[in-house]
Amino acid sequence: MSTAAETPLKAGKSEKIPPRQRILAAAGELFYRHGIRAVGVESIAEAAGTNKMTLYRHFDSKDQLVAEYLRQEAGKSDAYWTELARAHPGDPLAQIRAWLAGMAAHVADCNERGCALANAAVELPEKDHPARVVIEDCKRRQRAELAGLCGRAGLSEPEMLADELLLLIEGARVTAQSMGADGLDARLVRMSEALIAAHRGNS
Amino acid sequence: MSTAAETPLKAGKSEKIPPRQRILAAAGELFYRHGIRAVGVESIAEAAGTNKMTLYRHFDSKDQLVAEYLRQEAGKSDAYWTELARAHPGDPLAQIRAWLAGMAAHVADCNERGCALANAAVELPEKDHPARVVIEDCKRRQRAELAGLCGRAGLSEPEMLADELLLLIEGARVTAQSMGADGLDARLVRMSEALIAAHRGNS
DNA sequence: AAACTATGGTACCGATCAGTAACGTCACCA
DNA sequence: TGGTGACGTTACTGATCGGTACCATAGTTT
Repeated sequence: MSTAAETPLKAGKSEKIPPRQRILAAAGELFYRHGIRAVGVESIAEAAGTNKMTLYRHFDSKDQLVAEYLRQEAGKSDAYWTELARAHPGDPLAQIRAWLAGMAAHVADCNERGCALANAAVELPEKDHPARVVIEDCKRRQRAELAGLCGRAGLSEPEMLADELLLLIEGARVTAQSMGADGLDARLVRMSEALIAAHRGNS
Repeated sequence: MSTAAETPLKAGKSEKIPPRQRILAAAGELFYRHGIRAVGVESIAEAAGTNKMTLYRHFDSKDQLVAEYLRQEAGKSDAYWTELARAHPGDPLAQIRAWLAGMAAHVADCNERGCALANAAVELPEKDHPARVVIEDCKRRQRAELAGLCGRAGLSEPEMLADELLLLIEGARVTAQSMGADGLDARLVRMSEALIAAHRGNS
């Protein structure tokens, strides 16, 4: 009944989110949940509490908005890595394990729909799409990050192990979209522990 | 210049492909290459050398055509499994290895775009879409098939190993779409061999 | 007060989407 | 020979797509 907009509290200036951020947040939600091609710019603007014109004042095209959305997701991923590093300083193995646990939880979460970047790669095969460079970049950075951690953890063949873990996670995230995720997370941690153990003692 | 349609050869009856098959073949090509949502029914009909009306005489809707396309892909997958069984009769381990080699080759092939079923699951999140039951069914069947082979091969924890291999392959197929496939196939066979070896001697 | 900027609102553009109506044609079969 | 059903062709529907023109308004700056 009473409109919340009637209480600007006079302080002003700080609690109003600029439209660009609202649009990006709405786009993130809708693109991730329903797929990029399934969401029109109109519905994004509406979900952001604005309109198409304002959207196009901040983004050149839908493709550019998609690219920006993926840059945002890549940023979240990077932030997660640094958060892990801060939570387990000087303990690369603990960082790896925490990452794996986080990914397993992600896989088990029914509201999640896998990796936004990987999904976008599936949905946008055109190799000149502005999104593709973002995707490839982020994936490569993650691989280097994980391989670095494996190396610093003293595990043998760190790049090989990083690939094994990444493929396992990526496979689990996409499989959860096809078959559901019942028990997949538990199997996932067992598998990754086995992989880590295999890279521990021997060459 | 000369139209090939002018030589019915009088024998008739055998070399003309009925429109339903042509449509399904064209849909398979276009859906897989460009994505399901990116392809319109008009272009499918055109690629099949027919028109939209004939398409809708054979398929109730685009969604039903998509489901039929995925049934077709699931059938190809099943046929591949039986072919492997015929090529290596009574040798389940050889069947597993041949399957892995085939998947690795698939991953390395730049013209391929991963698993059609998994891609469809990414592209069609609506859980009441007629395609989803096809996808889940096929994935489950494959899992049971591979687990059965692992068991008959005398490998320990056959279901666990089957999951490991499936996740690895699925992850590779989707990663190849994000990062390319350079050297991924070789790493893939090494990893799967290591996994198989780990399930050989001990419990 | 005047001017400028950012935003919102509405209406529109051409193109394409999934799906349908109506008609013509051809082959095959009784 | 006449009929029947599958196929091809054209044109159409209403909806939605990405993207834009135009104008009104609010807030800030000078």
